[in-house]
Amino acid sequence: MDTCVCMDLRSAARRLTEIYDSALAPSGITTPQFSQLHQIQALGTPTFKALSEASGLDRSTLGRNIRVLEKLGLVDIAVGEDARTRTIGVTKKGQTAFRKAVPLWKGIQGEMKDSIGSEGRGQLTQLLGKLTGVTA
Amino acid sequence: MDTCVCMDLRSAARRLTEIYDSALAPSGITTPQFSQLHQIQALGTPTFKALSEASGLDRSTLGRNIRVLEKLGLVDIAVGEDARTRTIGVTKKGQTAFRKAVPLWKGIQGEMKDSIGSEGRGQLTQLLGKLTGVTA
DNA sequence: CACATTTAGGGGTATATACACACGAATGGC
DNA sequence: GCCATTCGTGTGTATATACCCCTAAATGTG
Repeated sequence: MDTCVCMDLRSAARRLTEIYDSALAPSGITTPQFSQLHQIQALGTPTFKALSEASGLDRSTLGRNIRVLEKLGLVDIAVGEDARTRTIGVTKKGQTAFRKAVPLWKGIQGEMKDSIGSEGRGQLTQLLGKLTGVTA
Repeated sequence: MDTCVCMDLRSAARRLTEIYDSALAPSGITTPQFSQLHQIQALGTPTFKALSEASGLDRSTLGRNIRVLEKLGLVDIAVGEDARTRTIGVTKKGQTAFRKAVPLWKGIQGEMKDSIGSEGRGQLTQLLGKLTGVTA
């Protein structure tokens, strides 16, 4: 078995994203968007930099992702105290979409955890950590 | 640990792609491009449809990826016997780039296999298969 | 306080990816 | 052999992602 570990992981990520996206479809948001709304709320109106560091995404990537959420009316962007910064907040509409998505996510997430078991979940985290050099 | 399995996988795939891309950088091609050149050669001047099925990519996605390779002069595209089809072939330049990338890929792939071990490699395949519903 | 430096974001450009639709070519039924 | 259908590609539009450079704002140094 000498298939490329990287391509295997990319391929699996694409497919799993399709599966999660299908599950979340009734909420109108995608899996990355769900994750982003979650992180924004967890951080409480963070700046782009704070959110990009928390999510491990490049700042420009994050900026563009957030623009999409803004265009959809799910977040709003304000100038921070430090006039260089912009703070991101989840709107009412965003909260509604998020709340609608939560049980859908729990459903598919539960299915996935069932299919690999808690042991498999642990193994997966270990393996991904070793591959990417992330200890946690 | 209730982090999203899907986002964990996406994140790991991004990071691992960065790692592989760095390793392949001297060859001038990216990891997905390396994989695509490999598959084209394995199939022998396939059509877009054949290649998209082999790689599990959407046909339109594949078309755009191949356009990039064409623009770089690494592949050329010809009209097939069936005038609807286009056949994809790796050019001399493409072969050169590919051959240059092979040892680089082997290097990083070896590092990854060392870091997780053959047992880990097997576990990973199993886990990804269970998550995406792919038996192989 | 003035000026050099650092920091936060925005924008350009680029790859990788998918879905929906249009269009031309092959094929199959009659 | 005509015409309806199917099939392979291309194109429009969209998200997700990254790198590089620019600008404006803050900060630190003398």
